[in-house]
Amino acid sequence: MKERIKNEMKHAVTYTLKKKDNKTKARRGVLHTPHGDIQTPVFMPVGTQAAVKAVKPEEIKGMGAGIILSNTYHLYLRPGHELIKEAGGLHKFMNWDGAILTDSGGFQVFSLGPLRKISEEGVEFRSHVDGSKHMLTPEKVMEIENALGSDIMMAFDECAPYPADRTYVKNSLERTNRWLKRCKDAHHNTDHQALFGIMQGGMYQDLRKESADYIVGLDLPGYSIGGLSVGEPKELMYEVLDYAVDYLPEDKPRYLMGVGSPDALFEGVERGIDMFDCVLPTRIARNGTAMTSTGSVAIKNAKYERDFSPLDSECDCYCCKNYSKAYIRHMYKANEIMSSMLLSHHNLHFLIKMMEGIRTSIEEDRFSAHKKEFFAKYYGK
RNA sequence: GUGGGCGUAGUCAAGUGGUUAAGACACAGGGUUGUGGCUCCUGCAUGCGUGGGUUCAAAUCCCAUCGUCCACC
Repeated sequence: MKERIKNEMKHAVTYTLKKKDNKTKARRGVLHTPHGDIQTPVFMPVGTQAAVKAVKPEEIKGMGAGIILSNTYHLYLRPGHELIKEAGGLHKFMNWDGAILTDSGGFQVFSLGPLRKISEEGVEFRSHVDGSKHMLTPEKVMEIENALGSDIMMAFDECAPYPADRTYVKNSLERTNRWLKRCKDAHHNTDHQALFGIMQGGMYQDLRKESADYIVGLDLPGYSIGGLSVGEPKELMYEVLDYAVDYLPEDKPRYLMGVGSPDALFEGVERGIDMFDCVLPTRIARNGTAMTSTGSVAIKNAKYERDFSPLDSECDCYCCKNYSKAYIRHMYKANEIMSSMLLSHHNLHFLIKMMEGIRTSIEEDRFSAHKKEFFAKYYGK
């Protein structure tokens, strides 16, 4: 408790570890943010452009989600962070009173590869919207995230590609470390916004250690593991997680960036991860796939043409309570936005409830058994 | 009845003598992991209304026939 009070005075976001699983590294905790407490492990829906695509904030709230993600790079380009500040901050602008985590644009350094140039100073981007040139530096990113007013601000990093050779990854992570220090120095709103550091290091154990030692040394309110889920085999990602999590302190939240398939969420939790985000549930929803307790359902498949049952007989979401597979299929085939709305709603609900189940299983010391049961049903193994 | 046009995949069609018949939509699968995505990838006519013929070679030329549309009686 003493530690908690000390932390609260120091950081806008703090973490309370409530329980550790008796067999695995899974842990149950609470993330205290200026916009509410978040039960962990947690899955955070992604709303890149200040909107979780096809889903209204009140729906997300209704599912029990307390925190969503948004993106610095996108909001800086459009509509501009000054405009959002003028609107009263991102929470007010998008009508979301829960917590918000903003990604820094570090992932866009990776995903917009051909459109950017990296230097010690920062990254020069060519806007994917209109081709205009922009320079993002750690200081600029802090200015933007401060203007947005997110609860958790991710540091500006480089998410290195996979595969990447050792020398590249080492240089990259050391530059990312220097950028992190600059982020910390440029961040002046520490009592309202928490800056999280990002561990890089690719698939190299010693580099993961080097990265972790540095970022942990800066005593930040939370740490994330970046540079994973960038195309490497899942087994390799789990292998990295096996050791990477151990390099992070127990009293701070650990966030695995960009991971969201049901199996990876379980594997991440098992290795001690507290926070996840991913576009997967909303993206595959828009492309016609649902996550259900018995596996994924590609709604466009002909076998659902006359299937008047809900997506998931065990699901109590708005979509499953009111609509059939046949209807959703028809909406999808007819290019009606309704299919994106219903499937996105369902998928987010599914993952959020799945995380709820994971949390309960940790509390009751039956995480491993729960994982086994879930996999047997979901993947048929 | 006479004259003319047209018949190529489920649909709309390119192709007018020369290797395995464009393309689009539809249809059928698959992908998607800190969102450059109502998207991307793959498959889908052993056959060109039908039957003959000419030719080394025919969706393409000729004859017949069926269907269809238009014009005129």
